[in-house]
Amino acid sequence: MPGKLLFTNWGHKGTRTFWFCNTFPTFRFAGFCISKPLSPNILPNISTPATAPYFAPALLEWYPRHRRDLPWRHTQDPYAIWLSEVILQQTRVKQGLPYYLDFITTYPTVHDLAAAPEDEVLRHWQGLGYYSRARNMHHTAQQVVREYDGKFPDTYTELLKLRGVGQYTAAAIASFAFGEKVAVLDGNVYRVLARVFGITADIAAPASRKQFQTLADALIPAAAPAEFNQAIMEFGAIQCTPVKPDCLFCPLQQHCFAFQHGMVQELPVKSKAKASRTRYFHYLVLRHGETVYLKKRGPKDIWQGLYDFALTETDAAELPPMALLDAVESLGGQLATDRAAEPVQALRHVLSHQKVEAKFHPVWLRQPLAQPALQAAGLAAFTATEAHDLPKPILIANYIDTIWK
DNA sequence: AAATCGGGGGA
DNA sequence: TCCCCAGATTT
Repeated sequence: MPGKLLFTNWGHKGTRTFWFCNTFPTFRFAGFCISKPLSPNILPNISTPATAPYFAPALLEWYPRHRRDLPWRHTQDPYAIWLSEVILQQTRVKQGLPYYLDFITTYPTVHDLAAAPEDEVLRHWQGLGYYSRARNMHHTAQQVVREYDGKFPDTYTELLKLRGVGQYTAAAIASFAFGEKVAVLDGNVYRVLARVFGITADIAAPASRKQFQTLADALIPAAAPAEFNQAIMEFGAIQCTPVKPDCLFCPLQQHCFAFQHGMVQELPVKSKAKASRTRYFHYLVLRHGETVYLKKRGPKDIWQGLYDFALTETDAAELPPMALLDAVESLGGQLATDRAAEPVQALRHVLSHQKVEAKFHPVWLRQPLAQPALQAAGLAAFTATEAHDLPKPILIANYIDTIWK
């Protein structure tokens, strides 16, 4: 928010005004910063950026001294690299690392993963989000076993054909496992390139990709494509971070457009996502004895393939009177009379694109539900242990923890 | 080109 | 509490 920063005029030197920037200590050593973004017309022509010759050498010198020791950096196995890259899509290393260790231990080869049931794979993925990644990964494992004799394709173009493998992941595997010279483009790369080269294209717009790809392709050295790709992403993750980047000790400080023009806070340019909608979920937690009734979620909605309870969704927070009783009745269920009513629990769950306000209504049944009614409703009976082993959204897993400890 | 698809971390 | 992060697929 350039307009809200606190600036003090620090004096003049030649024709340039120097400023003291009170909110960003980094800039006290920079000499100056400016109070509003520069107009794009002063941006350098990125087809021949003066910084280019310095870029790869600086990163390749920085990388071995700063890189984190991560398990997937000790292997050339395309399966392990693919696994790590799929897990790290939209996911930070800190969150993804335990999942990677679990998956590579549980499924040491692509054959092990291909042979596993989908529910089991999803259960291992539970809590990592974007569950289509796990379903696509499972599908691709089976495809690699069946159609590629268990060996991953070894070129960018062939890798791109695998389900769940897009341009980023194909470039990562092709370079890391096979040394192909193809530049990766992830959020870190966008940020580093936008700042160093002063690119103002909106990184959220698909049309901007071409500009960044052209630049990255021009910068990647033929002698060390894998190291360059690793280095630029690690540099973005550790040094050129989204907030409070470590410009003071940055090896590219003298060559960085954003730093030299006080635009580190304004780059990269990224349009904001639209506001998310609110949904109201009313869960019937149907139980009888040791049995709990769960439903596998279908396609065209969040949490596909995961399990939750019988669900009534409404447009507003309030539930029509008798709606839940009607739902129980339609399942042929009768309420038990020998149990005290349990409190309704309300939990809020925020996703990137929608907010779920869930209410959990515990219902103890007098008798088990009949099979035809269950089948019609898509419900199935499970023991507590079985329920624990099924893949569930974190919202549901958290709720179950509260009722079973 | 825009919408969809989770969850966690930090100020 | 609000704000940040981010790749592939579907529409």
